[in-house]
Amino acid sequence: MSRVYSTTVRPPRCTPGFVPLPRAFYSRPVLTVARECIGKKLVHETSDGTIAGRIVEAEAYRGPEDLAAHSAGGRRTRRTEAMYGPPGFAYVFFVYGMHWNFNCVTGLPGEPHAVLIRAVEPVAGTELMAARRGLPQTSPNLTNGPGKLCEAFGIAGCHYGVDLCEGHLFLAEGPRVRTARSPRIGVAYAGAWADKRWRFYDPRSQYVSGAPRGRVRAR
DNA sequence: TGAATGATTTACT
DNA sequence: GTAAATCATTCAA
Repeated sequence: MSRVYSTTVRPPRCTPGFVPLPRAFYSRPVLTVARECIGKKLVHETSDGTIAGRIVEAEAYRGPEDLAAHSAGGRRTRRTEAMYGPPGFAYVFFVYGMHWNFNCVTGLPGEPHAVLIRAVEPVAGTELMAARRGLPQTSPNLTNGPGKLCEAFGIAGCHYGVDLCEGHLFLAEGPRVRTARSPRIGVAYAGAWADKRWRFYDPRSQYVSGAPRGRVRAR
């Protein structure tokens, strides 16, 4: 019953210009991967068309010691299982009764580490995103939050455990940009771990999500 | 079996 | 600025 890894056979990829990053990208320390995610592209090839966005905000979660992580204390359940698997797979979870969040598993197999993608700037398929979100194509609210971008990209529970190196949901190369960092959002329950500056973002992007702390509006 | 809660978003005052 | 929406997951009993 447990569906940790996707076993579905994929149709050929069909979007020129978008090539999945290799597993080596994810097989590194989670803080490194989180930082380098900024500027990369998140791509989802759907039957309705290809959706892509430039990642402008991401956070690192490093269980078991990181009390902000779902894998804190080595918690290993059906939900967190994907984080204990090999890098380059998706960890997707549901929160607050209505929102999906998307993560990339990183590090070595057995290390429950993941990078939460928190915001992107639309690059392709903006019309699809706008339709899914019920907003104008120009609205930053399309993708300036972890739950918002999942809705815009059509990412949900069915993507739990999918391979980001072989399938239709993946990260692709992008221009390198200056990256700022701050404490993570919404993890006040984690005590001292909440103070760690494990959130990375592009300070020049208008699509970075609202931040209660460490907000630096560079120009 | 039941209660608490959350890696959020939206609408409202 | 505050609060409601809404439910899978988790843990205690």
